[in-house]
Amino acid sequence: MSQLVQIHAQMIRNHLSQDSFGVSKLIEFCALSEYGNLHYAHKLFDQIPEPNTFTWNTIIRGYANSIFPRQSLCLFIRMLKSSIYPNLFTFPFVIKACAHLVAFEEGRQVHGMILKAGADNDVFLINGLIHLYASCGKIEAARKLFDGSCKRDLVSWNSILCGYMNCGLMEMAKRLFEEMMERDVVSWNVMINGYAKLGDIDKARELFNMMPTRNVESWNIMISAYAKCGLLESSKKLFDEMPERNVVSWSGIITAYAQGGQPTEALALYDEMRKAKMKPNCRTIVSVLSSCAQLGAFDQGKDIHMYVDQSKIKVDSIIETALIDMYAKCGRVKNAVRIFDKLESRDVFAWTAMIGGLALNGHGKKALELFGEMEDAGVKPNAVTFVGVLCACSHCGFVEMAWHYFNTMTTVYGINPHVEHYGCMVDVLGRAGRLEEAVSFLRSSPAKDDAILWGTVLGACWIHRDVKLGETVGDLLIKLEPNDSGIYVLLSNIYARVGRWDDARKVRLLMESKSLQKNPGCSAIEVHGTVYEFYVGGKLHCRAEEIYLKLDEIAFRLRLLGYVPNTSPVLFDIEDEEKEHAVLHHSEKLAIAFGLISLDDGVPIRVVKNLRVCCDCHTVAKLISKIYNRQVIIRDRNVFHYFRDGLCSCKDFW
DNA sequence: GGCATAGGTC
Repeated sequence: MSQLVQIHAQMIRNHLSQDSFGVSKLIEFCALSEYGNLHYAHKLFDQIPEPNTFTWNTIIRGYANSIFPRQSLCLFIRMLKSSIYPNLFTFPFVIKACAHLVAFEEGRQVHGMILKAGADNDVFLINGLIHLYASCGKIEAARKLFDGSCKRDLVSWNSILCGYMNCGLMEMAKRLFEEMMERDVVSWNVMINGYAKLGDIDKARELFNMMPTRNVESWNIMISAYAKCGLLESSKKLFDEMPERNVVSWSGIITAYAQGGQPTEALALYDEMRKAKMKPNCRTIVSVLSSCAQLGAFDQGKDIHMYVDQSKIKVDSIIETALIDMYAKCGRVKNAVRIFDKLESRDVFAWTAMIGGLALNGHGKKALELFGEMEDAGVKPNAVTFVGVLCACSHCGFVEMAWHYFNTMTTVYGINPHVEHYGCMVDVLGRAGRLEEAVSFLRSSPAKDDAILWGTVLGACWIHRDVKLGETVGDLLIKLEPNDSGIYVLLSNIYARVGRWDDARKVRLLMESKSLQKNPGCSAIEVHGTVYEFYVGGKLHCRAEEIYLKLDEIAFRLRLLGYVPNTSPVLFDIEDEEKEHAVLHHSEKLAIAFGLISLDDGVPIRVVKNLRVCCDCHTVAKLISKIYNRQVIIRDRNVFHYFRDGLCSCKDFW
């Protein structure tokens, strides 16, 4: 690309830049080659005083195949206004852009122009229109064109086949597939993808096994088909077996793991991809960023961001949203805000990611302000946006505000509350100590049988030491989810918190009699680009000895400050000293100690925990931030805790 | 030059 820029500079020096043929060639290369740069092509295009039809077609074609198809339509309109007539090479790309944008009205207008130009017997154009109408869900219009076309080819058949699939008309597609005199690999791929979309994975596999020849796309389709059904192992097996892989295959398998809640595996595959010298594209990057977000892996996320800036990967609004989400979930709100502020246009995803990100990081008020700005900007919030808004209310303890938004959601925006919204309301009421209100709200809601929501109530009982309600809710929960260890743990914690050790032990025994084990707490910390995971009492780390020495030092210094360990999270009826030990070796404390010995002075210690932070770890983190003069940041299952100078951003309310 | 596969907020 830089060579092209030099060539262009040379042309300008030699007064050749008025030679529209030379510049057109340059534009053609920039717009269509994978080494080109559409943005630069557009800049060159705007410098030509009177572009000809060929040059208009080139730039329109470049955008139609890009991630900015809207530009294609804008340029087409400009072309018409400048009285340059479109030809047979203009229309297919404009149609493609319309299909890409699912722009039915615009597409119909272009169709009208094609009829006017008398070009309606061109099989390329007709196929494009069939595809366009099918993409817009107008299958009958597509079929009419198909039936009326005198020069049908295999692509026409495949396009209408695909149209039936997209509209969910499996039976029609099947009949058409059987009627076909000739089928190519695309016809088979369309059918396989159709079955996979409907969730009929067995039928999809049957066709995949039956088809006479497969190409790399056939394999890619099956890989994501398995992923869609949650069959990650089958997906990976196929990926390993396939004879050749392209960037779509790699993106497909990375996305499968990222969306399947296995971000560590997704990142490992991304590493493998790079080792295989495969160049990622924007879709790969989005899934990798989403994996970093899930893990809170800031160093890796930042590296990906740098890579995107350096490479030729086009940054569209989806990558930008993924970046905002990644930075926010890694506790770098400022970076997230910086990207958000620079966005040229903000769709509901971008607003939602930013609102949710602010709420997650304890900036509830800012999140609500931003929601107001979003409404002013005329962007319609969706159900996910309201999850962020209600979470913001919850973290701030704004009960009345939460009610207001909960009602607004239905009355103003017509969104039916999902279980997550009921969850936020139960949470905000529970945290505020309005336990009875929380219970009656939950009982009267459609989510009244949801164990997770009752678990929220149980958590609130723990916070507010309400043993009586805790017992009732605990009984109910054990009936709903007899095998969920978390319920037993929480219930016995409630007893333990008020010193009812006998009851705590009974619950613990009940849990053991069912052979249930506590979901282990795990804390992760990223040091010099590597993520280290710690479990309670874990001794596997290569610097385990130093870590435990550091913990002893921490315990000693804390005691000098008069700190007494809060052993209420420990259930066992063991000696006090042992209880202290069990608490002292919680995963988050191990991770913090490791951070203290391995990170440079002044570098904040950032820990990601899979469960909620326990009360004692919270206190200890506050004290560590004071005595070691070090910022400690813990992202737990719900929220970020920023510890500084002996205080926490959550104001001890979580 | 056209038909099939992979992406963001919960």
